[in-house]
Amino acid sequence: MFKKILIAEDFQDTNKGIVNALENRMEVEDIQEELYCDKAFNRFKVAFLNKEPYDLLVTDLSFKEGPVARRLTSGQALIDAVRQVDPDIKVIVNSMIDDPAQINPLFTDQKINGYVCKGRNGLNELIIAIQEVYQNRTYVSPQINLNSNNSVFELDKYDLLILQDLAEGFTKKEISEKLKNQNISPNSESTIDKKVSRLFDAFGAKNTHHLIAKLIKQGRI
Amino acid sequence: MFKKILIAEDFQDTNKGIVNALENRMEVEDIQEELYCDKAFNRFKVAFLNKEPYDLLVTDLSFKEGPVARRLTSGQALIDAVRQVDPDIKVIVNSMIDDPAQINPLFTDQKINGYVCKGRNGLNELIIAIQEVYQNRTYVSPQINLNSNNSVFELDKYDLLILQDLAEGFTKKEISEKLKNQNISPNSESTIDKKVSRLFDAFGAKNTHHLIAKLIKQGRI
DNA sequence: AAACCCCTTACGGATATCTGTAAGGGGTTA
DNA sequence: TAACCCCTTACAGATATCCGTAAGGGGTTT
Repeated sequence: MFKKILIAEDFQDTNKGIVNALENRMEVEDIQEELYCDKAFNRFKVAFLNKEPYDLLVTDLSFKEGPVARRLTSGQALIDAVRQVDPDIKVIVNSMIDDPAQINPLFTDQKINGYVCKGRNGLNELIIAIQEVYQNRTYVSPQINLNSNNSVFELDKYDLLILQDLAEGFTKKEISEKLKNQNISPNSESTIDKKVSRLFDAFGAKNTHHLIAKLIKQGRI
Repeated sequence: MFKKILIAEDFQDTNKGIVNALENRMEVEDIQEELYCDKAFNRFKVAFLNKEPYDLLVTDLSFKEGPVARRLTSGQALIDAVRQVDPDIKVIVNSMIDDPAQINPLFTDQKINGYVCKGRNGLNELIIAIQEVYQNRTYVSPQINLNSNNSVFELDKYDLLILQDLAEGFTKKEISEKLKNQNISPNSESTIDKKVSRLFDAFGAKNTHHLIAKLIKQGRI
């Protein structure tokens, strides 16, 4: 079994619940917990440099902002940072998100080894996921249907980026600027226009208000 | 200290974290946990009828849908149901919501005794909240500013009429026409402009997208 | 009655949106 | 290589928005 596991989870109650369960129900020598991505990364890096690396990272995706600004503010950022140091570390994501369009890129882009969806069986699933990943298999919570192209229009990461900014009141011109600053492409106002128009068709929306309203009500933004 | 506490929380990891902490750090004889609102209510009701009532309910607000349809699907519904049976039971809400506009009604309408916002100190706060509520005081997580100027801006019927139409993709010109057809006054496009601009200020929105998004997320449309 | 406030409305200008057309690049196919 | 498709981008025109100014009406205050 894994010898050293690092837990990154910002909710104290959840964090304790995970640590307790792993301590009581698994044979792991060393389980460490952190409430901030930055702190988790530091702990991971120190251990790696001391040649006592962690075998497994279990991380949430969304982290509340703390009182001081942080460099790493999301599970995705943490995973990227960790992988740069140690490409071989195993990663399991433990999050409440259940949208395949958001989970899929974690596997394809970030090469995570397991995804556990928080819920009424989340802790049991996490234990199973750890065992599976230890056997070099991947694990995904059964309620997630990753290959569900079931006619529902899939919003990809890029769509979500734009939609979330629109919902926060940015204009398309501003979004275009933001994308350019972040070196994300495509980034022209014209392309954003086109993307959104395509979403109008896909969701039967008359204009931006309508589209944003529909998607929020569907819980997709 | 409270003798019997009931926990309603649907995420298994969080649920276990809370129960473990209360068992280890408080002197409570009987702590019971449930993952569904309905089950929590049943357990509460049976205990009440057996004259061994719970002293305190600790509940989340949002619950995932399960495989079978349930009668009670939210913390709010659970609180209402519980209060109908036993108006005196103490209630503490433990949720990730941090919007005063959503938390205020819990105190004013549902007469809860404490509100703990999940976060990096959530478990410690919950312990304090339980102690405070036991002393017949109320508790609110310090990061929540209930009397911040968002003193629950009231949307009147006319505001809602306009906002709902905007959320359904009507333009202000169309809304003006609709109002005229229904002999509702005022109905000029200019007045609708003014009303909505006033709502921008009230809710700190940059434009219509932003306003609609905020209000839907707050559950006000 | 005059002064005042608030609401409604019209209007105009600066921006933003929505939509269509067209040009160019990259990749695939024939 | 040519034909083709898809994506990105620029551009332009019609609408829609956002916001300020100003005029008029109704009610209240002085």
